Amino acid sequence: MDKLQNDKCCAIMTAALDLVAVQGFHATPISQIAKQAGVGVGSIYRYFADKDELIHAIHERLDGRLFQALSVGIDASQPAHDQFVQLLINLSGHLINNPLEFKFLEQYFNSPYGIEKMREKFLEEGGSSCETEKPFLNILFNSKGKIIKTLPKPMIHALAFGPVIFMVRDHLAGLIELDAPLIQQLAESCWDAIKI
Amino acid sequence: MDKLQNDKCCAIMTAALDLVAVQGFHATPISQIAKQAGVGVGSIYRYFADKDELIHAIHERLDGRLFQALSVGIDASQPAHDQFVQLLINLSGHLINNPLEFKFLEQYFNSPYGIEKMREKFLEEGGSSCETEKPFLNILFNSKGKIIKTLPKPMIHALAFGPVIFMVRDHLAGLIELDAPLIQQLAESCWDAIKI
DNA sequence: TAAAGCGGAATGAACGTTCATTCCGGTGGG
DNA sequence: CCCACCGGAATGAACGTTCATTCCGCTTTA
Repeated sequence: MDKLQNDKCCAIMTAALDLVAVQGFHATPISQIAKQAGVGVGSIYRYFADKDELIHAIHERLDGRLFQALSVGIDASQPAHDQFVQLLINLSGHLINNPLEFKFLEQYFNSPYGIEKMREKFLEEGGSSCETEKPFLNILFNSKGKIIKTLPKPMIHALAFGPVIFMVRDHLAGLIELDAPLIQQLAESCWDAIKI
Repeated sequence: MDKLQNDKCCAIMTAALDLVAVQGFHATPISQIAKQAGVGVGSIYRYFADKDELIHAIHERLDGRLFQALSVGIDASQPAHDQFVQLLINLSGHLINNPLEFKFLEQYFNSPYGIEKMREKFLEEGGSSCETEKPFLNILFNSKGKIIKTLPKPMIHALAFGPVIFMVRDHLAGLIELDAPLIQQLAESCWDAIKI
């Protein structure tokens, strides 16, 4: 389904994103998506084979946007530390500014839908082809001197991204106000975890 | 429902845990739970008002077990660093040895069921009454000298637990083999993130 | 230019399935 | 014999999906 240029298709995906992010996959009937999108139920099946395909298409879209957002302002000529901090700032900023996308992605990866996708991404292309991971890995593994601990990639990944995901979740739950200085401190702390 | 002493009640909860952890809440019919537990469908409604109550009861049980597992071998007279490392070892060990419990809890907290529970716990009792958080906070905030960064509690929480949760997930997905030495390194890295 | 015709997009009522919940006939211990 | 408990068929609501029908904009024709 590459009909992203289509207005109606776009409206369906947007409506589904909004509703699913709040209610969850199974609690969001097709009929409700249709109503919110301002289309007939049947029209949804003109663009997507079934509900699953709709969900996957939304994920694909969000993944692309996330990848773009992460790349902003990252300059390969700068020190790895600076690039890393900028990356985490981009990540937390994007997720906070697009809470529905965050909630959707969280649900997606904690469901049978996403688990398999994740496996594929990690295992197939040499263990590091997850789109949202690419720039990050380049930053840390392409630098000349040894500046980060010698640990398996998934562990670096967990140390760098895990806390950010947690903090964004807390922020969206209203448990803490995650502002710029705090994000900066968060990024520096994650750096402390992986630097030698 | 405090009928944990009841055999049949226990069988129902265990069966539900196993199935829900693998299939998800909505993909697990009551009828299947009944079959696996070796009881009739109607009997489930003798012990639990509805499906939701069953889910919540299971969560309650797992929460208690987790709390117990975290406390093992933690000695308040030892240095904060050692207590902290032990705590993370306990946490990762428990989750890895009880993958179904981990999967259940992950689903629980990423669903409308758990979100509200989490809010309650954090906000009601002065912001730190989450059972699984109690021993941890004591370790870090009750020590005499300043040994960890001055950061909001949720952030310390995220830096300490976020990576562990991520790693356990990767381990259970088969992306990495999380053995004792690796867990040790993980714990030390988390310590690096929060220590001054 | 106006009217008629055409084709694909859109629609939503209807269908079959699945599920949580109820209910009642059976059963075993006292 | 009685009663408290149990099981699983019965129930009705809700869902995803389908498809006969409608709608609409464009083309063709007079």
